[in-house]
Amino acid sequence: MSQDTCLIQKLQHYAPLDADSKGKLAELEKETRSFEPGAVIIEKGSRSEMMYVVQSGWAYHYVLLSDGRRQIVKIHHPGDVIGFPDIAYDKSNSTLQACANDLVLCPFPKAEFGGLFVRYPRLSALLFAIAVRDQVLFSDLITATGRMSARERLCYLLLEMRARLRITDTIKGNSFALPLTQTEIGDTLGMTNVYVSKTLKLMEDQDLIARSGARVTLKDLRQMADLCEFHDRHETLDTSWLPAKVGLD
Amino acid sequence: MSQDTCLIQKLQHYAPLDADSKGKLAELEKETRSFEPGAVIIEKGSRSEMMYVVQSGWAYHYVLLSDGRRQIVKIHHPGDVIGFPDIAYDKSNSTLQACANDLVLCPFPKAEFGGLFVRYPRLSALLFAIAVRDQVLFSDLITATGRMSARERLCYLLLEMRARLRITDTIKGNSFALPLTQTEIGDTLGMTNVYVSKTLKLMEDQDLIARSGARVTLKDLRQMADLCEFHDRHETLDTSWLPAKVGLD
DNA sequence: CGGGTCGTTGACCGTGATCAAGTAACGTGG
DNA sequence: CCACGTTACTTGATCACGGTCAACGACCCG
Repeated sequence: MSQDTCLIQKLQHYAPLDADSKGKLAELEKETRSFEPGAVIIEKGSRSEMMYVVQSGWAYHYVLLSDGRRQIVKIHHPGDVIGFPDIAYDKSNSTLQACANDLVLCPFPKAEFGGLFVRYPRLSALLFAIAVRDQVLFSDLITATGRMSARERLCYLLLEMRARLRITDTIKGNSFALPLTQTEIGDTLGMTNVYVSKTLKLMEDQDLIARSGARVTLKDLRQMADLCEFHDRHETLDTSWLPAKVGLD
Repeated sequence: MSQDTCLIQKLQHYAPLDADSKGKLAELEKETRSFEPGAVIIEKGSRSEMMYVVQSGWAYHYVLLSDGRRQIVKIHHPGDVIGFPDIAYDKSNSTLQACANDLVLCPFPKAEFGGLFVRYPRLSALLFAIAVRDQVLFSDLITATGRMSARERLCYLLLEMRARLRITDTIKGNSFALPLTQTEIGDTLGMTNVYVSKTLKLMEDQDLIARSGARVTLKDLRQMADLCEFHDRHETLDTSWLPAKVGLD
């Protein structure tokens, strides 16, 4: 095993992995497929037989209502596993699309994931923890879209992305590239591209953030966090309940 | 084992369970605790060491913002497992409260849940499926709060509850008791109690629903489902990827 | 150069929030 | 049995946040 992949790096941030588990994870990532910016990878309603690990680039899942309204339900970064929600259904519940940069995914079949539970109880419990961590992230987003103002929502989104990126990337300072259009940001937070633009402008005027091109700088983390009562869900996970690392044999 | 509990009944709706797994599940439900209407069971920020199975009654998780705004993030019914989102953190991320009826829960420690992964790979994969099914439900709610009108949101909530209750209860016709105040409904859907009242009135005038006391009747399922592009997430789950039922030994 | 997408800005509008008053149902204690 | 306080729900008047529509500029790529 040359060096650790994003996924292994991310999981090890929460709990140590033995060589056997790492080997298994590396196996999931052995095949790669590339997609160009904006490519549709999974069509909503298609048979969901594969899962993916994100190797590089960003992607998102969205749902389209019949009159064109769109809701982005999940944004994926390198090291994320794509396909948890679809694993429980035989057809995809949402469309998966690449963001504004090139995307490399590692596909593997659902059944291989099921096999993990037999031989790698500790690893599968850790993946379970990741899955329920995502539930908490969903709750946060529901709280944002359900109860927060436009400015609070944008603070939330930016802080959440920063927290997420810090686990794998080493973000220099408080600045990072945001390969999302304002329409995509709006579709994530339940607002229009126009109001995203106006609110970002306002936040810039208030010295909360700075922008240059696709790059954002969070200039006042403290105040932003206060505004949306932000909690970092990525820094630590409780793994004390995981079973010991022995599996079969 | 006299007769199946709600949880076993719910899980068996998706995949057959062997006697050994059923025994283990029954063990999780051996202890019971009762709560009166409105009782707070888990305070946000308290140490999260226990999980619960709902035996009877309803409960919900909510998050309170500092200025009093509230978002209900999850409503639990009999047969639900409470505590998945908290399993990944050592402190609870939300407050758990009983609804307007008596509530009976079966508490069990987190660590016992971790143990499932070692001896019951198939059962733990099934619980994994339930956890990711919840992710899909969260996505649906995000789509509702982010992109839908008040009337569409209420259609969604009522249809979702009906779909959920049908798995365990046998709902007679399309009518069921809704032990939630309009404030609670609003806090679930990101709207005010006042507008919930006005919108329900409107839906009654349009012959979509009928109300008497805490009981609702869905009078035009077809039209309601069209309005919010509803998908039943409870009727079936894909369990084809689960590992075979053998575990250790 | 032309066409595309993306972001910005302004004028106007509408859904749903806010505020407030009133009704109904309930349990409590006199 | 009735006064009461409380909570839930209803209804109306008003307001504001954010949506809609539209025009324009910046940038990119062919």
